Amino acid sequence: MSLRHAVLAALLSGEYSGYELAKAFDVGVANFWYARPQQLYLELSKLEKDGLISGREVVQRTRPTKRLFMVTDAGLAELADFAAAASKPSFIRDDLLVKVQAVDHVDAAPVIAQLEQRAAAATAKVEILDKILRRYRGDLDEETYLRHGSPIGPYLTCLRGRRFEQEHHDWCVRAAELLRDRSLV
Amino acid sequence: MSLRHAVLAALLSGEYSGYELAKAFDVGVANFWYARPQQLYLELSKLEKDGLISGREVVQRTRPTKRLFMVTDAGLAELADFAAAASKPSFIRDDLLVKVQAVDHVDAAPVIAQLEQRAAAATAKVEILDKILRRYRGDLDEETYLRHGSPIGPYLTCLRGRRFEQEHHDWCVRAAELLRDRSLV
DNA sequence: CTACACATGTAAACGGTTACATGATTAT
DNA sequence: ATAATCATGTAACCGTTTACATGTGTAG
Repeated sequence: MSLRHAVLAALLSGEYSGYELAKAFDVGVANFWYARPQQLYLELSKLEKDGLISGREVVQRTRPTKRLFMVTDAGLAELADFAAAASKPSFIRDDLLVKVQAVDHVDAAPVIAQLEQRAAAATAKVEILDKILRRYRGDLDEETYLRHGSPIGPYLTCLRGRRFEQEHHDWCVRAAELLRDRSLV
Repeated sequence: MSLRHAVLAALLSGEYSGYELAKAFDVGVANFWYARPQQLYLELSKLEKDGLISGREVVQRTRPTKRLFMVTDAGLAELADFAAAASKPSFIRDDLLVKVQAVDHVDAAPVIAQLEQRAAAATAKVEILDKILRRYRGDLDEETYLRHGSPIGPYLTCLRGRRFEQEHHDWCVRAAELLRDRSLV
């Protein structure tokens, strides 16, 4: 039951609609969780029903009406409890790794192609994350921001996401290269 | 539906029982997937029913009787199809990241404690993975093994796991340090 | 005789994905 | 008109987790 807390944590940064959250969770900035839009709308309904967030309608001239949500005091208390409770260990679950694991026994060509696609996608995400990090830092250099800047939480998760994508990219490139060389023998 | 393929890929390395797979998937070596024992037993039943693996009973004097499984030709064909199909993008889903995301708004102390626990766990896992990598390599240096050694698939996934754990460790240590320093202000 | 590691499962509940569905507004 | 983007949902299905359950053999 952690999407619940991921949404709460995301809403600490400001008021967002389901649609805005969906973009952040689904596309680029999912540096600390990932979810489909449908799931977010569902979760937002539940959170509102439980009084952990409150929504307000915003009528727009130029766009359809949307509902913005903010964390309530009850929501903040729930998050505090969650933060103090034990975490599950993190683990990788990745289709592509399963394919690489099997690559000695199946045709390597499609696996190589997918590694190269992934590498490209990872590069794109690194760039997005770099932009976000720069926006947080403003004029400060990273060291200074880490010591005194604010907010620190989102900056740290963003850093983690950035490194994950960078690592993923490097590994994909290396693996593709090696498998390609071996295929030529 | 990827545990299915993860199990198939794992069984390419030899015959394993549910219990043996459980240890590999659950504890240290889950470098390409993760699953609970119960789920593995269930999945093995399904795979056998579908003819993708075949099991044989092994009566042991010193231990309870177990069932060892191996991939059938149909299973290998299934894996080949899977490897050629498109992969879903990989993403992080981690409780602890959610907590760090919220750390500006909740008590940092328990989050710091959890970061330190995670760092220690990651170090332990790095050591396990290093051992496995050395066992694969034997006398060869890494570069040579990557170019000519066999199997290459499991070695590459193991390398990915190792780097993931190392990164995770480094990030946890750094984040804990920073949050600790900030708490003292 | 007790604790531990080996060995294998079932059932209920939960969380996440996929498919389906709708409608407003703006730009082309 | 039509496509694209903004905006929000429901329902069925599937995969995962949690809790429950059982039994063998070894070592202390």
